[in-house]
Parts: sequence; C-alpha cells; structure tokens
Amino acid sequence: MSMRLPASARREQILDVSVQVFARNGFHSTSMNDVADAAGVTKPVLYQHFDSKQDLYLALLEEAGNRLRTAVSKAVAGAANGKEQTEMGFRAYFRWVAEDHDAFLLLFGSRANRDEESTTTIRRITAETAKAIAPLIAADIEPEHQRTLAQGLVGLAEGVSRYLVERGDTVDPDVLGQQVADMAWAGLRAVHRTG
Amino acid sequence: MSMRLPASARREQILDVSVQVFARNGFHSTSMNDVADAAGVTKPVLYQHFDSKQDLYLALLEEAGNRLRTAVSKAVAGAANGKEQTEMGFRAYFRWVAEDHDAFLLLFGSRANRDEESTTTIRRITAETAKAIAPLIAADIEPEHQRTLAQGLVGLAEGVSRYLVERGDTVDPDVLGQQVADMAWAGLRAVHRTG
DNA sequence: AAAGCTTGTTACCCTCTGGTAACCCCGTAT
DNA sequence: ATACGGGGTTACCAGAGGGTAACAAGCTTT
Repeated sequence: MSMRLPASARREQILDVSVQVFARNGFHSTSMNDVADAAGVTKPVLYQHFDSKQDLYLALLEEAGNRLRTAVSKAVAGAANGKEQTEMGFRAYFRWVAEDHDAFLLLFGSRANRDEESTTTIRRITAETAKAIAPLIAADIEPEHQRTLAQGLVGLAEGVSRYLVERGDTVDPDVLGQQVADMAWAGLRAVHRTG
Repeated sequence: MSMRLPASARREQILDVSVQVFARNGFHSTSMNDVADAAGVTKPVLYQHFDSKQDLYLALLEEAGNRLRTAVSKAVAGAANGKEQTEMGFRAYFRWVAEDHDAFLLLFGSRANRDEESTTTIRRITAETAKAIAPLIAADIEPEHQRTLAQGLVGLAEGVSRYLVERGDTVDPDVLGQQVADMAWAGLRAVHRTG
C-alpha cells in the first residue's frame, strides 16, 4: 500500500500514526502489529526506528509532553500580572487539548498506560506543568502547600479536559479557559488570605 | 504455608491482598501467580472465587468505588449550607485517601489499568462523585458547565491526592481538606457571579 | 550494468501468562 | 474404616505478542 519512504520521513509517520493508535486503544491493547498495520508497513520496520515498544511509547510521551509544556509556559511567561497568567495558562492548556487531542489522551486519558518508566515520564511532565503554575500561588504560604495546590490546579484542568474529550464534546477552549481561570483565580486569592 | 480457609474467608482474603498487589504494580504487571503468591495460595484457588483476572479486578474497583462514594455523599448530605458541604466533602475525600490508600491508587493512581471495561467502571465512579458535588455549583449557570466544573473539582482532589500519595507524604486530611475547600469554595462563588 | 547501501518483507522463535483438567488431602458423618 | 465433599495442588495447554534472522526489492553511484 504505502510507498517507500526515506528513513526520517518514515520515522515521523510512525510517530504520527502511533499517537493515534496508542491514544485510542492504550498501550497494552495495542500490539506492534497494530501499529505497523496502521502505518501501512510491517513490524520489523518499526524496529529499524525504535529499539522496543517501550522506546516508541516513551518517545511519544516525550514529544507530547514537550508540546504541552511549551504551550503553557509560553502563555504564562507572556502575561503581566497573576490574574492574566492564570487566564492565559488555562487557555493555553485547553487549546492544546483541543488541537493536540490524541496527545492529551495519550498522556492523561483513561487508557493511558502506566508501567514503571511511563509513569515516571508522565509524572515528570505533570510536575513541570505544575512548576509553571506554582508562581501564581502566593508566596506567603508554605512552599510545600504551594506545590500541592499547583498540582491540584493541574488536576483540575486535567479532570475537566478528560471529561470533555472522552465525551466527545467540543468546547471553545478560550471560553472554557476563561471560566476555569476565573474559578481558579478566585480560589487562589482565597488561599492567600487564609494562608 | 497458609492454612485452609472456608470459602468466604478465602474470598475476602484474596480481595484484601489483591488490592495491595494491583495498587502497587498495576494490572498488567501483576500476574495471577503474583496474586496467588501474595495470598499464599496457588492459582486455581483464585479461579474458584473469580471467573477471570478481569472479574477479580472489576470486583476490586467496584468495592473501592463504593467506599469512596458513600464516604463523600454521606459527608455532603450531613452538612447544612454549601460552604459546609464543600468542606465536609473534601475532608471526606482526603480522609478516604488517607485510610484507604491502596484503593485510591487502584482507582486513580498512575499505574491504574485501563482497558475497555475498567475504564467504564472508573469513569462511572468519577461521574458519581462529581454528581455528589454538582449541587454545590450554583444553578444559575448552564447545567452543562455545572457538570464540567464538578468534574474539575473531582480532578482537583484527585490531582492533589495522587501527588501526595505517590510522594509518600502523609498530610492531615482535615487540614488539607480545609485548605482545598477554601480554595474551591471561593472559586465556586466566583463562578456564580460570572455565570 | 553491477556493486552496494537503504528500505522493506516473510517466516519464524520464544517467553509470558491466563486459564484448566486431573489429582490429592483432610475433616466429618455414616 | 470408609465414603464424601470442600479446599488445595501439580502439571499442563494454548494463544498472544515482542522481537529477530534471513532474504528481496529498489535507487544510486561508478
């Protein structure tokens, strides 16, 4: 079916296709043959580009994580005050979810796989996202709680997204981002006072 | 090693032990032999009590889900106003996490498995928890958004818990619950106004 | 046009593990 | 003592799927 491709192009194609397959069916329910079929190619070709199934999977996680991280941190960096950072941050997150659909499912979908290594990777990505958000939380509470709450905000965005994506709903990410940001920001200010 | 046990007791013991094993290692990394070993018994015994690995796993999810649901809905039901409901709800959630540690990991930990059926079950549990929380959100916004935000709050609690549990931190669930509830409640009120 | 690299395929191996058939042991009732 | 029933074990099967060795088919360069 599919024509011969130069190595680098094939590698890209495999990555593209695998994201979809893994996102839809999860790691364990997806065999390398499935991936190969989806790419219009046979198994050994996959092993010319990736050492193992794990290796391929981790490469996908890494790529997806990078896109998420840069999206959020760019947005936060480009905002003036805390409130704006919150708004921009959440918007960026939901935009990413909207356009990088499969990547979101791969990382955070219900069917995301979690063996030792993948878990570590995903945890790192979540932690980095939280780190980009942490500064929003006032410095006048213990840094320990600060990190915990940041993690909570990430969970908030994640929970909302998973719900919507898995229902197949399409919501304007800007509207949603604004609403969630309003909620989060008010919450954050409350924590300041209580601190 | 382990003595003979009457059927019902053995069944309970298997359930107890499996929660731990599955919670720690995830579904796919845990073989039925592992479970059997942990229970001090051999594989066929497991199949005297459960039809399949799936069956056992789903039974565990169901039990864990029940405990979570009842904990939260009892707490919410026993509170007077919205603010108190929020506080009690989150406290109950974090208490459950603290004492039912393995169950939390089983349902929401990074290593939780997700094949077709488990996914459905877990989604249902999350949805039910969200449902118990939804009334907290003012009726003056679209019910669609209401549900979405409820889902977000569940994600918030989940994110915080996962972070803490997987770090091995032990935090007083009442203190944590209070803090998160403050944040959530302020956030919720903000959404009301914005509506 | 023939050597030689690159891309791809066929056919296979091997392990892991879910699941089961057949058998054993021990307490109890006849 | 013996038959019987429930709890448990040993030994095995079968399928799935990750991974690979050996071979085929194109381009390209000389």
